Amino acid sequence: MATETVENYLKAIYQLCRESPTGEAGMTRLGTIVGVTTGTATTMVKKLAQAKLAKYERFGGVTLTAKGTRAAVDILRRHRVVETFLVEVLRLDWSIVHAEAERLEHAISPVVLEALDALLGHPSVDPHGDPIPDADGCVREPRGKPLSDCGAGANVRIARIADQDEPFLLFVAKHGLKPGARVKVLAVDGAAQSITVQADGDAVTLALAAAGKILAERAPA
Amino acid sequence: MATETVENYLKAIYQLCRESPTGEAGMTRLGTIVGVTTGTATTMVKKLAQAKLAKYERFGGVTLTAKGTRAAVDILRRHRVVETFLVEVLRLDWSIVHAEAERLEHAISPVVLEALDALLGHPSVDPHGDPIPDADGCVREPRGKPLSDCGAGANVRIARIADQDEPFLLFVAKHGLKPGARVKVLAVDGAAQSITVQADGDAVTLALAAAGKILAERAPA
DNA sequence: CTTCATAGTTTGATTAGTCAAACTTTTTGC
DNA sequence: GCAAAAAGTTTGACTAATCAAACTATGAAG
Repeated sequence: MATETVENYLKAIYQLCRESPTGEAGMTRLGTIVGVTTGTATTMVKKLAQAKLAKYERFGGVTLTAKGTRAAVDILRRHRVVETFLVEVLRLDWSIVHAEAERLEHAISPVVLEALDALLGHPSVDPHGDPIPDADGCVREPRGKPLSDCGAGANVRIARIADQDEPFLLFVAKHGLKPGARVKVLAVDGAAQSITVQADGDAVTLALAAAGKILAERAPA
Repeated sequence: MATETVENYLKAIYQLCRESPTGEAGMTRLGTIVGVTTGTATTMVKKLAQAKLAKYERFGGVTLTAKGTRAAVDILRRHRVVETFLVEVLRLDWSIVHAEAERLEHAISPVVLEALDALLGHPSVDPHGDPIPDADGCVREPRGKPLSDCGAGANVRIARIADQDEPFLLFVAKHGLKPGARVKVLAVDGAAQSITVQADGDAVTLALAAAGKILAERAPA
């Protein structure tokens, strides 16, 4: 298996490619996520390319090969199963489990992973609403559109929080905007770039940029 | 916190010192346990001594300082809580959990550790009967004498299996010699260096050396 | 089109951990 | 009490991962 370091690079490249419009990851952002300098990221990416885990061209960004993608999805699966376990079984706070899972994901063997998955009843999403890849490496990319795109008066259900930042998650939890919560959009203020929504009784106003990290779907009957 | 490598050395030194009559660990055995050459063990032990985790004198073996002992006991606690979790909650086989815990013990944060410990009801021994150090670092060294020292006719209860070797554990489990099992010593053959015991109905004969790894205590009424 | 900020690359040095192999000390068997 | 075996030490070299800093390419704005 790849080293812990390599696993972290693969995961970061995977997620950067998902977000990027060109489908390629840049060295500076990659370095920031992994926690190294840009130069180190370049060096490492060259090694990943040699190991056929990534495709890289000088000044041309990096993408994953099929092999690299498979490895990255595997890590994502471990990460998200662990997060679900930490919340559902150990009852740890939703907002801190990301950091914990970050350390554990590299130490989980296949047999432990499958045992955890079975214990949890083969969940399809983690506590943040992120999809858990299945054992074959298939990821069912989740539905839902940014809360910031929902007009005033819309009744929606929160599907996913696409940000792992701890203070943001604490804010979100505090106002009852966790995945599964029903929310009504009270107002959208274009000038102020803000949106006001109501969940657990209390109304809350947040920036459209922040609301963009909250994915919602039409509320079920 | 110490690196994973340092943690492994500390744990190995701790256990070697426990076993050794002189209370000191030798480099060759240490290297074997950690999985490095003797020379590497020497080099590393010198670094541990510089970090005030160990006491070392040229050709004089190594022991842990108070700080090193505390760290080692901490790791032992993580290891044994994880093992217990793997058996009690994930229902993994008793004989394989040691290797799994070996990888996980380095990735368990204090908050996860305490959550696991609480989930398990603060157990005092792990599935092998080894004592789980408490959160303050106290280890209640277990009672029990080697099964090989029990005379013919003795009725005892297995308290602990002091060996993590997987084939041995499989053998032990197969014949119902797990911690907690009641066992009767049928015969001791000094010439053959063997002992015959009966647990789950079937009698089994094993070498005295092997039986020495099985610790027993007087069977309760 | 030039220019400069941004992004990317390269290089030389560093640290942790390791090995093989030459070497030294201690222990043990006679 | 001495020779051989066992245990321990040292050294020089290697790999993985990193950084700082010098350097180069790209692209956007005038």
